[in-house]
Amino acid sequence: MTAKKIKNMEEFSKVSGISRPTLSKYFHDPESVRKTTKAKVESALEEYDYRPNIFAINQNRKLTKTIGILVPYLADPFFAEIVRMIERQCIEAGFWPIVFSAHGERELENNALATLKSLRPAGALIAPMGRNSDLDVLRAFTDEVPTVVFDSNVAVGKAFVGSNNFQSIPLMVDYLCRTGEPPCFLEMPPVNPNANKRRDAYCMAMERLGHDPQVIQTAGGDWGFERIGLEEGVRLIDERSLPSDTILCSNDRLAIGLLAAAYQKGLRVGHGPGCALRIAGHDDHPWSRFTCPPLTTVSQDYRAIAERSVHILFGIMSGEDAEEERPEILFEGKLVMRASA
Amino acid sequence: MTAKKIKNMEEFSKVSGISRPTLSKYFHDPESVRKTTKAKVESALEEYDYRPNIFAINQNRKLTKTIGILVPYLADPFFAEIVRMIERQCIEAGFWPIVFSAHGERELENNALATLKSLRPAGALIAPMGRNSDLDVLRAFTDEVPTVVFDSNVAVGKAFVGSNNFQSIPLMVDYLCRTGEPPCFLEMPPVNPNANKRRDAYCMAMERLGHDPQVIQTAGGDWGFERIGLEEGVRLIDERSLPSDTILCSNDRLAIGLLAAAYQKGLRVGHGPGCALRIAGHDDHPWSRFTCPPLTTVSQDYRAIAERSVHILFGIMSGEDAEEERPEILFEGKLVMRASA
DNA sequence: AACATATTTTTGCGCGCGTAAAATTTCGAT
DNA sequence: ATCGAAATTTTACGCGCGCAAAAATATGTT
Repeated sequence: MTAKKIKNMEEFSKVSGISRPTLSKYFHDPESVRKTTKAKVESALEEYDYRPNIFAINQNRKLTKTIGILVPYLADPFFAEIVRMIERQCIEAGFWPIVFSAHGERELENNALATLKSLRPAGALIAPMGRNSDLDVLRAFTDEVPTVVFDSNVAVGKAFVGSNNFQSIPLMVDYLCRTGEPPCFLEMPPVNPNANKRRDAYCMAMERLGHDPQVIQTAGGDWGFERIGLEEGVRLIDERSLPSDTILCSNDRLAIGLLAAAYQKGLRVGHGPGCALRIAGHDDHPWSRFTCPPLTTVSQDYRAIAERSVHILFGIMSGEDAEEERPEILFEGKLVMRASA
Repeated sequence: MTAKKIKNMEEFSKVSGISRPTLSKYFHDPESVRKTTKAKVESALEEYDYRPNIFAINQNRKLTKTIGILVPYLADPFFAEIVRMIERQCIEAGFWPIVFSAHGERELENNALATLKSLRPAGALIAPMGRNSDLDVLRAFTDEVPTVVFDSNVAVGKAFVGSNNFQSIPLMVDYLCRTGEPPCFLEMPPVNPNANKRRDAYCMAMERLGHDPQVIQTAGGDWGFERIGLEEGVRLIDERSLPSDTILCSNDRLAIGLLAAAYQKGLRVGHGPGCALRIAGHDDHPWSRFTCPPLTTVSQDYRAIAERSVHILFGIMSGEDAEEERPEILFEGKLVMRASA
């Protein structure tokens, strides 16, 4: 394209020979105009440097092309990865994903929600923090914006997509009981519904197998899970207060911290001879396969969760309001057997 | 606040008893109006639900309150963490950070840049992909938007903030040579200027100490560094083609993969007796302290890089164009001695 | 060639707010 | 109480585009 700069659609209309309303139609959806017109516009676009003003567009359109994405903690690889996939999906569908992270703080979550709302997005995909969320704010948001909730099933929005903890945890408990000492369960203060469900699922699974559930709750409510796993792990090992040599952690990051604690204390982790501990996680975080030993865990189907969430949201956005019930799509976890348990 | 919804500033002007231009001033900068006026506005804000329309604001203001942030790969914990800090800084200063990730792809980087440009941000903080970036697009962007480049020193923008590889790498090389066999250097195909600088710094440091530099370049150009480290590590160990028992990796993620390879092959890593390998990294990634053994590395000062980048950008934005030269701020790395080397 | 239909053009208003200039009010200091 | 500076109000226009309705034109069919 040449150096010619076009200020607005009016000017571009002049140089391209297409009327402004038609141009408006074209930019909204290039396929909505006649092929010959489309060609004319596009050849003009190659010659002149013009992009419609985003703000002017969105000010007047009732439906923007923006998709809001909100996660509780973007530096968590689970969310980083799932956001990556969601973003890709949105872009491919011609939408503008915009990502917010609450950084683990209620105030920032509310802030992000308010900002997002004022962006008048076509839809939103949110993973609420859970217990630390401001339910009223969430509700006010989902009342206005078509929203799919993922990962953490807070009872707002038009649908939920996540993992079935009541399938995945028993899967792991069964495996651990079958192959060694029944596991105890290491959890953090339950920051979201998943944490509670996982603990309950653990207890139920243990009782069903005739074992006493042993839940160890750690202190600390921030998002430095590995650090908590390490510190609490060292403490538990020093105090010899682990009720079992097999520990199921409520998520992989906690397990990674616990692995580090075991290493520091000279305890060999794994299921072979000479191993003092078995450690298992949940989620199959991106780097769980690279721990030493590699972490046995239950995988969440990241891709499936991302794709289904986006798919459902698009359905809702295009007016398929037929659903009476708020659907809850739960994916099954798969056992990922590695060396740690 | 009550259920009363206010549609626009006009209506809010009526119910608050403050004229619209003054309200406009208030929302632009609450301190720019008289204290009594500010109080009146704020008490009205508690009673009525109103937020100025973002699009209308930005359409008319020459300078928006938006700050663009672009990183090559948000799922990389280094960037996730630094973005987290940058975002916080911006919010505290009353700006609106908006985060983009190129997901390692040139097309997406260009896309993000184009979107960002049309957002007319007050400034931008970008970490270009480097070799895979489209230099012309970067230049066109930085010509229009006041930009600070961080992490990867591509020669665009008004300033650069990053780490001094020529200080940090020799620091590690010195340490490794002093305490054992001189290291070989494991790198990936150089995706950005840092990779090249680190290799060169390694070679220079080795030669200065009278040793032969041994560079091992791995295959694979994607962002799955750990996987590459694992696969290449297994191959190198199987082939017995490691030129030294001490391996300095060009970054922690590669080192983490290599640790996994060593574990898999039954090689004990560390500097104690009975250890077959020493492995060191670079960056002090958030989870390097949780590996087994904990990773010896050189820390990058995340917080300093984030804070200085933002600080410089704000300076540029407020018109301190005095700088003739494009300043390059390089932070020194600190040796982080852990158990792996 | 004549017609029905689809598409484009013309015209003109509206969105919510920024901003400028002049008139008015408020405030603090004397 | 008086005055001048500072803040606010009044008035009015502009930003770039969406959108609606009517008129004009293009397209495809028989």
